[in-house]
Amino acid sequence: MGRTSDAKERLLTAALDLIWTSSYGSVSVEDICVRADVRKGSFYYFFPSKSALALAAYEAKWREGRPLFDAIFSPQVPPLDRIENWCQTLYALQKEKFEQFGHVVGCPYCNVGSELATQDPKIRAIAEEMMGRMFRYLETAIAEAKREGVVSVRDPKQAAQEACSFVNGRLLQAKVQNDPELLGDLVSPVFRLLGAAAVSFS
Amino acid sequence: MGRTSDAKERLLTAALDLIWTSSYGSVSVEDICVRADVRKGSFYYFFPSKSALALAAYEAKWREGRPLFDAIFSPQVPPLDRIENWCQTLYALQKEKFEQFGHVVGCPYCNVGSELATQDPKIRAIAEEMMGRMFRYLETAIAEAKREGVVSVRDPKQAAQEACSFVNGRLLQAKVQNDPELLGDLVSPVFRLLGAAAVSFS
DNA sequence: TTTTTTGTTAACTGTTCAGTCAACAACGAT
DNA sequence: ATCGTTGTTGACTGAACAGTTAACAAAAAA
Repeated sequence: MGRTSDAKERLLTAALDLIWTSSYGSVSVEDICVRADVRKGSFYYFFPSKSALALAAYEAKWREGRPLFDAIFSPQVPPLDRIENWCQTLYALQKEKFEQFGHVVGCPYCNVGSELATQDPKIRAIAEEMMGRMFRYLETAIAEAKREGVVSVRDPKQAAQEACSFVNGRLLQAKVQNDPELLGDLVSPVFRLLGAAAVSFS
Repeated sequence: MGRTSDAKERLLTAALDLIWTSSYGSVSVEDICVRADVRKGSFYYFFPSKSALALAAYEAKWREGRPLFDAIFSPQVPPLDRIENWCQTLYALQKEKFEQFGHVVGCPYCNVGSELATQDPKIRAIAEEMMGRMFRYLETAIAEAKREGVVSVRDPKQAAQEACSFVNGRLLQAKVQNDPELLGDLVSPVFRLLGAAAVSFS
């Protein structure tokens, strides 16, 4: 029924790329349209505003990235290995972006959360939601590690929050110092936070 | 010599307040002028651009806040007490801002660093500088704690970075969740990172 | 007192911005 | 084939934006 198009998808990925590598406030609707090769009228045919597009773009990014995280945090994998793997994956992803853009770009959800938490309630809420999702992966892994006795935490939920805080803080530091190598060993401080034994030498 | 004025100072504090509680990108030169009750011509009499004002505002903020941090990290105080005190002070400051604005505002340097690190090299550099300053306070305290044997870290520098990463990550999380109570117990995870004994019950 | 320096102001320029709209184009369904 | 639906376009509006300027005002130094 009717004409077909992938302009909406192009807008979503263009918006995410531009906002991720610069910032929400510095990217205009026109910038997004140019990158997506879409005229402004079409933009407003698909989205009522820049902020609505951003929300949709973050949801789309999550849908795209979810299989990877599902794999990393698969119950098939021993819980501490999941966490180690997660840390290494974050390092690899940031390094890739660094080589691509010359900048450490950080976590897309944290970036936009940090920028807009006090200004746009919907974007604050979606950033919170995204961070909560990551953090539930960790909580599950930590709870299981606790059951296995390989970790000495009281409350897995709190421990997951602590680990996420550390990792997000490190991502931020790496972005500000523009040095991806700061992410090279996330796992040992994280394990220290969790009271886990030293990293396995696999 | 010539006319006197505190317009420059008014512009500096107005800029810092506005940018801190919203974001760099969402604050216009006009906004700053209105808040400072200064006309735009005067703005450009004192500063060549918004970005130059921001740099000056962060330096001024540091000068203003420095005595407090010098006191907290005074060599008179036992090193772990400095760190505990620092954590509690951050909590108190954020809670104050929260009650004032209804939002957790986070760290002004981290905020602007996160927003502009990939875009404005000068602002990235000043954010790095500011974070480096905080972090040197910590490094000194940790090195001393290590000498006293109350902490089990290898490299005080690395440990200071880790503690800062954690605290900054927590500040970010508190901002995104808009919940200052997440900052209520920074010290125990920080001590865990440092391999320090449990918090003193003073 | 007058001259120099320092600061103030309103009015202005040109640009960029978000958002609108009416006309048009492709496609599927009937 | 034609009609409803879905998507596209360029030209438009009005506001907000950063930055400029020339004329003016206050204070301090001479």
